[in-house]
Amino acid sequence: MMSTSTSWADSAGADNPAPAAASSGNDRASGSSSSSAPRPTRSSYVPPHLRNRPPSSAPASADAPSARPGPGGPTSGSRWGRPSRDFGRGGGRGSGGGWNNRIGGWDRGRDREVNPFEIEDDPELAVSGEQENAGINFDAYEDIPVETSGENVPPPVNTFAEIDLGAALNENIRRCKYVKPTPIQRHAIPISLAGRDLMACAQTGSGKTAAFCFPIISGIMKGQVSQRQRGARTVYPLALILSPTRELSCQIHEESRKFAYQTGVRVVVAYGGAPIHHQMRELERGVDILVATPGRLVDLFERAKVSLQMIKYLALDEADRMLDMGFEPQIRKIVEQMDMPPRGVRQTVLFSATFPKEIQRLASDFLANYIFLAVGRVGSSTDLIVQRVEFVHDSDKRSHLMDLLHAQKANGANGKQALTLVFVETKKGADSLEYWLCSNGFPATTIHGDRSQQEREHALRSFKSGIAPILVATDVAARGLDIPHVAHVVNFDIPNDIDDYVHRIGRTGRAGKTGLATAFFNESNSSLARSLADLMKESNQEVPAWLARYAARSSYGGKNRRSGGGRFGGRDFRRDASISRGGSGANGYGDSRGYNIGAYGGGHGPAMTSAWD
DNA sequence: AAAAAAT
Repeated sequence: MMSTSTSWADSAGADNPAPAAASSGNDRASGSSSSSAPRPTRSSYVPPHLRNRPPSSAPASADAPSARPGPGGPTSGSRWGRPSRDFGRGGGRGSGGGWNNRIGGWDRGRDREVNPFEIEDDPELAVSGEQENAGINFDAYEDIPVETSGENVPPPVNTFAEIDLGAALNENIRRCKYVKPTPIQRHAIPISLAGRDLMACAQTGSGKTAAFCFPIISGIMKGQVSQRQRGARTVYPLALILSPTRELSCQIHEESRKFAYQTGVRVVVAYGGAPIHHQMRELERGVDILVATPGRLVDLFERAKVSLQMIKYLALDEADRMLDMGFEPQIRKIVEQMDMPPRGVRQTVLFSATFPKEIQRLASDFLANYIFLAVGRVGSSTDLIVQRVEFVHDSDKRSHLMDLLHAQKANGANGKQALTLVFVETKKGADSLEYWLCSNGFPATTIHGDRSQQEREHALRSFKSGIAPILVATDVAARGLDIPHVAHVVNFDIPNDIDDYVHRIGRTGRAGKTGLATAFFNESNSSLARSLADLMKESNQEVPAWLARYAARSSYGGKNRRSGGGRFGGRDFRRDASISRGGSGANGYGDSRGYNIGAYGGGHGPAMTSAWD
């Protein structure tokens, strides 16, 4: 390899021979070709149908991100470095008084329980973004805007110690190096522990998964151990966590396994595109918490493999996505037409970063006397993300992207390529752009719904590890995925929904780090101009004059208006319903007195009022 | 119109 200042992008032109990384511009090349002779990368492109090969077993090369000093100071360094393991394999699983120690639960399984913290130490096996909280600037929490509404909202806590989560869970919190609860955790955990239903708006990366997992795990530990038959045909999970993509379900599973380690609470994941029989065997070994995508869950239910009769906790991650047009019938079937206990009997929590009013109305069907909670983000929302919008005709997008990718290296990522996530509108467009990037010497890969699950997971791994530092993605990657070190999100095609834009750019600037988001705007996006300009204003971004003109020209209707006003999630639709309709939602609503607007002021000016008709 | 989610 040449000097560290010679990044892969240097070789994208014709002048230099391709350095190692450049020749690994696609999945197949991910490991084996990293030391291949320099040659034009054009020839290294492998068409999609030939890419479905198992990842190479080549050891982590010098390209592995562990060598990366990390521009963000000591906190970012700890992400890549091997975390010091200050706990032993058999770490205490103390069971305090009043705690059901669940002996006799899944004992046999526990003997074999893999230590998820050790797995994560292996960079080859590490899948999820670890130590989500470790790099967060907790000082910024003091200014976080919080909005709650509903009856008798339990007060927030300031420390994990204030909550009786149980010794085993506390130990895992320590292992995760979570020092203090994040804002969403401070508010949502007491609400959940009080048994209340919850609709929560909080940006991903702010500790959302833990916020809904801790109370579930704790509740199961405290609860009665029902005698369940290992190996029985039908299994009866106590908790169900649904998410809209397979990769997100995987990520939630990985994370919740850490939280549940040695608690005796078993977490199993089930999603499509992977062999169902393996998942069924895992279920037969016992399951307390089932993490699933909707389709596979329905399949397992129809095979009488899973019953929801014992469900005490239901969590929907990315809940607004789960309840939008495409998903809603499936979710309704699972929640209302299978054998799950009704709302009010089970406990239901919904989480997302965005919550359009009309979706809130739908969601209230699944909730009983719920609390609405909106928590802003560390570093006041998306201020951490520098948003740029550039006017680019469709025909110029590729060359413009190339310019950005070249410029990226000048941004100086300490000799390591920063990760760039490029969103496009269609699966075909994703394949085609990836092909073009690879053909031009850019090490790219792609993830979308037309690829096999193996290919999808491999693409994600290649991206995370830096083997393919450019990922071309459809909206399958827009939500929830925690990919550390995404420096740049490019909206090559601008999404049609402003909420999708919010989720997409949220893949960068995570955990207190800064990020850059660039969108390619042209006439075909004019319907989004107004909401885009408003969003940028709300997050203190400079709005180009030409975009402001588009915004002024366009009407502000349809689904493109901001769902919440303000800079985060949204606000309780029941407040508006009670004003304009003088009535409550379907199942009781809080009066305005529970409403606490915190530091959240002036978020929506007079112009926003019309969005709340 | 598109993406996602079961086989």
